[in-house]
Amino acid sequence: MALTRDDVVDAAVRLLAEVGLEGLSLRRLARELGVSAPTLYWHVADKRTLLDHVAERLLVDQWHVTPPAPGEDWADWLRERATRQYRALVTHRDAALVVAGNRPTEAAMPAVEQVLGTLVGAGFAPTQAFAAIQAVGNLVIGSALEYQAERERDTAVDASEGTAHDAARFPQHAALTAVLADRSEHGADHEALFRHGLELMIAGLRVQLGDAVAPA
Amino acid sequence: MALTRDDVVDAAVRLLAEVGLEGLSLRRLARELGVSAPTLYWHVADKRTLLDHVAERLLVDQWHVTPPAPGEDWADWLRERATRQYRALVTHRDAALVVAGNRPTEAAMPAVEQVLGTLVGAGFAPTQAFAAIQAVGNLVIGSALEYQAERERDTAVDASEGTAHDAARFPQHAALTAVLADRSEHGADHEALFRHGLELMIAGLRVQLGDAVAPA
DNA sequence: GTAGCGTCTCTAACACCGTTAGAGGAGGGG
DNA sequence: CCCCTCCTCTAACGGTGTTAGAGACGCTAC
Repeated sequence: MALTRDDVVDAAVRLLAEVGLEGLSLRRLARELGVSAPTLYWHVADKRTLLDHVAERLLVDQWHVTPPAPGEDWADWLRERATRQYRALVTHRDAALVVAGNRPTEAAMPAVEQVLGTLVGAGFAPTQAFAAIQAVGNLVIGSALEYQAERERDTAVDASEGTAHDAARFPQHAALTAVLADRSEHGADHEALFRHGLELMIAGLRVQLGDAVAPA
Repeated sequence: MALTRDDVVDAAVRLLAEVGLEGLSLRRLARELGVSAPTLYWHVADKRTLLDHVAERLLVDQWHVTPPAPGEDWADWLRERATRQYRALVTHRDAALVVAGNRPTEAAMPAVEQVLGTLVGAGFAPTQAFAAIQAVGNLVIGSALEYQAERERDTAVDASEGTAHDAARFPQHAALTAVLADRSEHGADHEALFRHGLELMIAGLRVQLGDAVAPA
């Protein structure tokens, strides 16, 4: 059976996980497929558009449009969606970089529509809902990107000097590291950090909606 | 006079503005400086570290540590800082990409310390302050990145088909575009969009501070 | 049966990339 | 005068994305 574009994209995703974005070359990909490099150009216009397809593949799970359960709080629903999206990025190597450079495709439309509708249904003005989606999306990609960049840096530098800074010059840092000391290793809870930011944003959305600041 | 590393970084910044990250090659940079390509390796270890220096140069204006004016609200101060940072990224071509892949340098420490101190002074716990900085930073870079990616896409695709979607299938979008119609062109107010997200986050911080200070 | 055609893959090559090896000129200090 | 350090050079290596163009396979039509 002849090669399919889906085969190419699949292999690209696998190879991306294995060697990262830097190591993902068309020649290497072709070798993986047992094919010569120019052959790929029959299936794909361009490396860039190949990466667009890869990005789409990485996010495709997110596009099962799942409306909120009846009676479910819009905030809970939104938090769940955003967290899923974050996880999808973070669990695939260099996914944030690939997705960031991506042209959005038609396929994402129903998902956006779904979120838009839910927020409007919750009482937001359409422009507010739109801005909220954008804001949450930007937070997600920024967080994922920063985490993955840091992760890659660490594996690259490996034995860098410890972060022994001058406690006198940077007292706030000193206080912080004391508090952070009893957490696990480097950037242990990147997801917790992301969720903290997400929580701030959701709280802001609640305020915007005019909800009583609920919990007491 | 012999070439300096600062000369190289300067030229790299200029060239980046001119041809973008894709077009920024060492050979091209060397030509710009009237020098052969391997010469650059005497001044700079690596292309990657060159980009680190470029990133630092791009952000250096942000590191004038300006404490809040006496009586100034911490939120106003924070908003101002974040907006400045966003502008610094957005006004330099591909700056978000360069900065995102960057190793943070020692030089950024005093600025972080300043923000940390201000937030703690306003009543946040150190870990809250830390998470807040991270969250705002991620929002800034995510927003800048997305905007610049979109901008580059537009110049690349130029005459794409209009966004004439099926209003029946996507009613929320239809309502939105109707509202958005009387704004100026494509992504007119990216900064307003960013500030909307920032405002949400600051509102969330306010809520958090209320909880922390006066747990009802 | 064979001519044609679309589908898929190939080899060869182009222009460019980051990077290394190693030679050499220019200037100052002993 | 010699040496040494700064700074720049040419030559080259192995890689990259991408194009040109030839050719093999299978189907369909005459």
